[in-house]
Amino acid sequence: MGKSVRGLRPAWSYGCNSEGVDAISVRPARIQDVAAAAGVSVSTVSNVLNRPERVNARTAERVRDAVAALDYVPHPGAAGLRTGHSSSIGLVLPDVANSFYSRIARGAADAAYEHGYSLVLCDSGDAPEREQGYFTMLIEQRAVGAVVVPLSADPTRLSRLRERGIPLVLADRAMPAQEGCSVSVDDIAGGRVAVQHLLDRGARDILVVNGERTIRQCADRYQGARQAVRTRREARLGQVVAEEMMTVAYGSDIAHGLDELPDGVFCTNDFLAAGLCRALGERGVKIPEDVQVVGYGDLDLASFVGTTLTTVRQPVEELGRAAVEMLLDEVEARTEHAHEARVFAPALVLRDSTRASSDAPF
Amino acid sequence: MGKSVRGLRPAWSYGCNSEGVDAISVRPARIQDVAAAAGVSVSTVSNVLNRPERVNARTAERVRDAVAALDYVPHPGAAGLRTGHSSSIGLVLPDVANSFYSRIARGAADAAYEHGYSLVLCDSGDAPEREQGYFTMLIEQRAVGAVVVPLSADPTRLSRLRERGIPLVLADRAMPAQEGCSVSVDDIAGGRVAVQHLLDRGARDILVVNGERTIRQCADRYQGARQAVRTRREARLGQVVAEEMMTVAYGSDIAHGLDELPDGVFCTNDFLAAGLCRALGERGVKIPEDVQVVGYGDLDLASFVGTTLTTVRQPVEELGRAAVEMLLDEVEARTEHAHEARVFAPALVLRDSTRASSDAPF
DNA sequence: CCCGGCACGGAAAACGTTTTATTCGGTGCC
DNA sequence: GGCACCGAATAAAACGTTTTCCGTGCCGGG
Repeated sequence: MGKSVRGLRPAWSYGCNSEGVDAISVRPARIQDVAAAAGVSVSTVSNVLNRPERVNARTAERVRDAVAALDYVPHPGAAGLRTGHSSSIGLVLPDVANSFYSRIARGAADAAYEHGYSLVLCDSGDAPEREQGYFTMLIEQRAVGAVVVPLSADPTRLSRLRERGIPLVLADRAMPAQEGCSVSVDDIAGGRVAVQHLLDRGARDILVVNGERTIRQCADRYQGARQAVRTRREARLGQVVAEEMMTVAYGSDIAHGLDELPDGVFCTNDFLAAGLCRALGERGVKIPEDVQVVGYGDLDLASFVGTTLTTVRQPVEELGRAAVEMLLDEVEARTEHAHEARVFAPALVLRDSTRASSDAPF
Repeated sequence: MGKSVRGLRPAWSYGCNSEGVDAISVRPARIQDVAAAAGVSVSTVSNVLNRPERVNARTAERVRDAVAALDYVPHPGAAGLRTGHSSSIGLVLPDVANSFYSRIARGAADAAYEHGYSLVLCDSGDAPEREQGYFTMLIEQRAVGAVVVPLSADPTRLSRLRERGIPLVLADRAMPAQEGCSVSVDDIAGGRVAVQHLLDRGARDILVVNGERTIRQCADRYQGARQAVRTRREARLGQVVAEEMMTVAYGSDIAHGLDELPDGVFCTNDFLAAGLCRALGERGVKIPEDVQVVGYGDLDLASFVGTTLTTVRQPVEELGRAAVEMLLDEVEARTEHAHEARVFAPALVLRDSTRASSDAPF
């Protein structure tokens, strides 16, 4: 941020920048020009545009003709100056290139578009100071609200926005309901359904390959796994925890280090699962005949790890979409707005890694 | 678009929306308040903020203190009203959830942030009318410029923006240089390097699994392949073209339909390659011992298709970054700006699918 | 015929900046 | 001692809207 944004010519200044034959761009029409062309006052034009019911149908049509003739495009910036708010929404997330977040972005973009808002992409790139920088930017722009996937769980980070009265929806992190809205996926249910599936397929000796237990998602998914195992007396549950990152390499390490094989494995993310599947394959273990594997997240890669991977799908786009819609509900609410922590159900996606025969994996 | 964005309370109107204990948000400080607090005029404050060199150091400091004390945040919208332009850049692309585009978005976001611009995410979702809708939105906002990955090659689609004098940079599609800037990857070089690699590894009977030849990228990659083959007298080149989509399923079909096996395959995208690898595996064909395979694109999944996949990596983030920077160069240029069609070199990523022994695949 | 009310449309004041003139003390020079 | 000039600071006019308050002309009822 910060490098100055000045010294720019307005777009319509003396045209032709290349070969001289360029179209000379003209000063865009203002509401005043429209008014003049239609032979009415400025306020009438504004009314036609914003509350057509207040103006006579015949005059309205004259105005609309003038708008079309002049190719008039209203200037929401100027309007915002008067009304006190813009029509843009911030989307703050750690990394759009990460497929999880880019799916959130997709959903958010859809929703924002449908409601006529513009979405400002704020990729904090895992840098807290940059996250703060974006908060400042959103405050400057008088953003109407923000959807945030915060870098850390520390809620004080968000205080700057809240102080300025910018409504917030947290995504993928729960928030105490009285503090505001949030959207997230039910990870306990996800863990439960994954392990339940393994049990249904006949597995009895279940291993959970997990991330650090301090990560809420990991803890929840394990808890779900426990719930599922409790429903079967004869089932056993083990866990191995990745100390560092939940990566493909680590999944591979786990698989190579395993002394005795379980008959069902639940990896709490797809990277772990991918690595594990591959390494098991190298050890000559057949999936799903010898070991059944379930991943989590339904990354694109989940379909392709040698044998395709049964996994848990999270409705990520829905998260983004719902976040924006809840935000707008709060923002547009003329009456009261009750904060809400909406939780989505994950779904199991069946693929080869848990299925003995295969009926068309795609 | 279009649903009205009105009837919103300004952010600072009577506060407390939940339990009454909420912070009552106050009307944000204006430049006028700062001026009063510092005992100077409005214009002096503006000068301190925008061209500090014009104002006495002592007064400047007084002003800055006042700014800090009041927690003053300037309002770029109002400034834009005066100066005639905003500080936002449009990023128009077909689908952020597609990893190729989300990587572009990442690069663009980084660059925009570093230059103090905000990036408006416009996901056209493969719908031409939505793309046009976003163009309108960018015109309304007086965006300072736009980076566009257009849905179709038809250049007239872009005319609306150009008429309004909004600078454009095309990404992943070349543009005649006198029309404006563009960024793209050298697909001919990519095809050449891929097939060259197969030849170097000893393959002589090369098959290209391609998409429709009307797609420029496909045609270019094939042309590169031909160039490589011509350098070896004894090498042969075949091609099979996917009529419809370049999908995993199609790659799989190809592999199953093959009568006699080549010893090297170049798939012009990673989806095709993934499907092909898997299907060959099912037929008992060993990769890379029997057939060596090179994909294209370096999707995340490329690392994981059973045997990891040698492929061509495109500097996608660079594309996004460069696009924004070229845009800003044009926009901020006080002097002339020469349009440029910058072309990036793809790089080959070596993985198991072409390597007999394996030295650490990651 | 006069008056109250109604339906339309208009004038003008905000909104928060930037920027062009302009003023105002000083200072050095003749 | 007067003059021109200079740096520093200011007043005021935009920028393009929205919206509040009024004016006007028309109608029907008394």
